[in-house]
Amino acid sequence: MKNAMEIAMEQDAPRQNLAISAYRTLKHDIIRGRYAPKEKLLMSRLKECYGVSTGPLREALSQLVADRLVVAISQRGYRVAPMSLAELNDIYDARAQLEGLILRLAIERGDDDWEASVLATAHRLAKVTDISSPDELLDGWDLRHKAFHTAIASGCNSPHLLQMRNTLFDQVERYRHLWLQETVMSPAALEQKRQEHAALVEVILARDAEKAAILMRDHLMTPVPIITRVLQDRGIS
Amino acid sequence: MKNAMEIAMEQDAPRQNLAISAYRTLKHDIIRGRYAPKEKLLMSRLKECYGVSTGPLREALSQLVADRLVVAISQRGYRVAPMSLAELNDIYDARAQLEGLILRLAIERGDDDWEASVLATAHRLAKVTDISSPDELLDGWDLRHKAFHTAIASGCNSPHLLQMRNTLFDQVERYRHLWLQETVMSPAALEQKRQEHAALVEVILARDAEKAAILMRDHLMTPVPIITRVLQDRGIS
DNA sequence: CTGTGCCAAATTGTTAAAATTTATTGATAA
DNA sequence: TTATCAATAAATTTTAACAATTTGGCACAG
Repeated sequence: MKNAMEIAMEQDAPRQNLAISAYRTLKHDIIRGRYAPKEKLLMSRLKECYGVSTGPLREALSQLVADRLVVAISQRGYRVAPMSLAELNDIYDARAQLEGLILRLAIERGDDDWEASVLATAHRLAKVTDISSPDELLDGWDLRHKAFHTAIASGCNSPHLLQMRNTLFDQVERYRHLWLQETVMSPAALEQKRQEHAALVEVILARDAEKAAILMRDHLMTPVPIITRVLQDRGIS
Repeated sequence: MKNAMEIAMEQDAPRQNLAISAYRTLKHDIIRGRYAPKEKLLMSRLKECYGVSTGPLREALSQLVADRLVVAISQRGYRVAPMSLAELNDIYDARAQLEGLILRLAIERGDDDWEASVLATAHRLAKVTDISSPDELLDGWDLRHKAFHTAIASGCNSPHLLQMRNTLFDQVERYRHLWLQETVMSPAALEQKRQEHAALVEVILARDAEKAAILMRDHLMTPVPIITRVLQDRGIS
């Protein structure tokens, strides 16, 4: 019988070492909510579940600690990092501020190729409703949505700022996943997002940094009330 | 005979697990230039040098990879991350931008306690010349300098933004160390810094976000030309 | 109800060795 | 001389078995 990791890896051609593979699948499972916040991560259970021994497993876990998705308690092993309304608010605020800064820089520094890639990814995102299947729509929309925002950010031309953006996104994604599950991409929400994206593209091409930063912050903060409700329903304060 | 890690740990009371200790001492040694950029980090050598076995050692190294101080090449072990003028410029630019953003937020959000801690740490930094010994002056100045800037940043009131600031500082510190070694804190440089700090405190207390962000960016960028020259002298482009 | 001491379970670390991969060397052929 | 290539050496990566330490729970006594 195949273990969880082998199944998850079947599509990835470049077979890296076991620690990195375990890190990726574990991260994926935590973000998607397979393990609850504060849940204990038993060494023995993970070993048989992912089919790796303690060495690579501890490597993966200590990297997840650096990502703040797992917390380590000395001599008491690892637990999934807790979730809280306080962290939700801080994480989304930090992301909105950072994304605003990056957008300002992108508008200041971005060249013609950047403008072209923003337009191209925006177009691809707007046309995503053509896909019929419901599950495929959500996956396809999320993929193109990420590509759109990444294209915008890449105009800032700073690998280190983009790296920090990625780090923060990993931390936000566990909360964001709650929002995706909740809205299930209703046509109304999808239409609202479509309009926000169109407005963003317009002010970006007009190089209006001030207006763009404000639009971006509002756009990123819209999921917060919904996620707040979901967390409260689950008894998380 | 004691190994490098035991010597470095003798002052630390809270004895954590070996992986974390090895991580800290290795990071310290890389930042201080004990290992050259691109130098190969032999497993066998590190094992006997730091007195730990492969398990904790690999944990420490994989965390340093996350910090971008070490690079891992699949099946070919670990190397100290390379240094370059391109990275120097990007890293200092990213830091100046992020610190500017955080300062704006701190001026917007900081309360009276924040103002008080900025004043207090600024005063302690200005009085550092009282210490006589040359080596103690450098260490003491650097410590109080960091405390001053951390006090300013903490006003933004966002744990996640401060965490990103720390991450970026770890990456910058290897370059910054070259600057500290080069200037050796000449009285002239020290006086210039003193004036910059005084100007910063003034505009911060006046809550002038625009002027403060510009002063902060200039203040952070001053070491770049000197570090550029040091790197070029070492044949690094 | 509250400590105390013991036992089981889990973490943490070491060692040795297997499995794989990369680097080197040296002989052979063009 | 130069290039190729197989054999060998070296290093990484992983596993497995074991020792040491620590934690948590639970019976039991006060």
